Amino acid sequence: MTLTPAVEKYVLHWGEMGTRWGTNRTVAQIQALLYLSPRPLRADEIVDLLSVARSNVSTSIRELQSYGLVKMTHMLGDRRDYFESPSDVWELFRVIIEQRKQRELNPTLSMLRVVAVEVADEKQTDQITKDRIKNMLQFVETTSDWYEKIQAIPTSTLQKIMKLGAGITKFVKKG
Amino acid sequence: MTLTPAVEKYVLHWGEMGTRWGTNRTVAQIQALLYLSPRPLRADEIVDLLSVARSNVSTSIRELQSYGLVKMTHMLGDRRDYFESPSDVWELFRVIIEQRKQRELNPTLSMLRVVAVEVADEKQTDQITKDRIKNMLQFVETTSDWYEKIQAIPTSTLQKIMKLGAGITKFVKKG
DNA sequence: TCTAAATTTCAGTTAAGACTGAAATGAGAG
DNA sequence: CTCTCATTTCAGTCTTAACTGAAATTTAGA
Repeated sequence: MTLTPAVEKYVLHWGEMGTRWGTNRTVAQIQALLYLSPRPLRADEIVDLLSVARSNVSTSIRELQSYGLVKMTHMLGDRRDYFESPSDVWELFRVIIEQRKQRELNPTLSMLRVVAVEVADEKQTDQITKDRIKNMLQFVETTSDWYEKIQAIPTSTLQKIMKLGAGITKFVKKG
Repeated sequence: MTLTPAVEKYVLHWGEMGTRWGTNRTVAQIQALLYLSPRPLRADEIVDLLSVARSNVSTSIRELQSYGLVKMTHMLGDRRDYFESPSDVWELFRVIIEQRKQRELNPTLSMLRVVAVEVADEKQTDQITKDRIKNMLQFVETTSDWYEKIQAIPTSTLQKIMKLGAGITKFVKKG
């Protein structure tokens, strides 16, 4: 069992990108493979197709499951685990947004809240510095709220908004 | 010359996050330092404040300049370079969006376009797989367009849109 | 309960890339 | 032109995290 050239190219590229998306190569490759696969795959099939260690597949799938990007299924009379990915790109998008928020925004938000309080008492710190910390805090708070609200929007509406793009500006007052 | 505790905490955190944001620790620390600094800093000052090698500061600043996140200035009668960061968080946001698109979206878009063509000729590839590649291509194209349009929106309008959050849904037809 | 297949854990290895420091290069003052 | 201060380059070292493979654990059927 091997991948076709086009599918292999997709999977390899996804793996490369994985490192830029905050995960590792194997995790991203498995996600790509399951997304493209017309049927659920077993761990040993993934081992064959990607040429990675069985243990690597195990931990990678665990990571994907924790994100909600992989779910486990079974076949009648077969005790081995089968894995599949959501096939709707918008569902994938939503998961990625959520992960981004958790990994990139939440810790920074906590830090900024603490630092904004602490810096207020520092007499030797320039007012400009204090203002910039406050501005950054407000910005990250706004972005965080926005992420949360976007999460809640149903796919069909989200599609329309994306299509709209800069067109949304016409609903907002200038200035 | 040393950092105050609050500023140090900010800078160290930013450095940690840098790795999750697709850059390295030193680059992110320097960006944080320059953002918080009430005046432009010299490379040797950055070396002292962050305790990193002079050469590391040099290459990191080059990277930040290439993103447009740092600009060079000079003082009268002083031949050394001084560096400063934009102080407007929305300007920083815009740069980050652009970088994200270039690093995360553009290469994938190229790959998907190639793969979508190649897979069409593969008789042994399941139709489901072909459809999923096409769906992903469309999704990334939509996202890429959206990024470009967002870039062009002026800060004040962008602020209002973010504040609106999920409120934008009311301008879009249900279904 | 026992056995064999399947999965997970974990210690050690490997790989990728960030960082240092010495040497080379560049740039302004005299 | 030359000297000195400033910056950059680059080869080697160090750090971090991914990955492997053997051992341990879990699971389901007999």
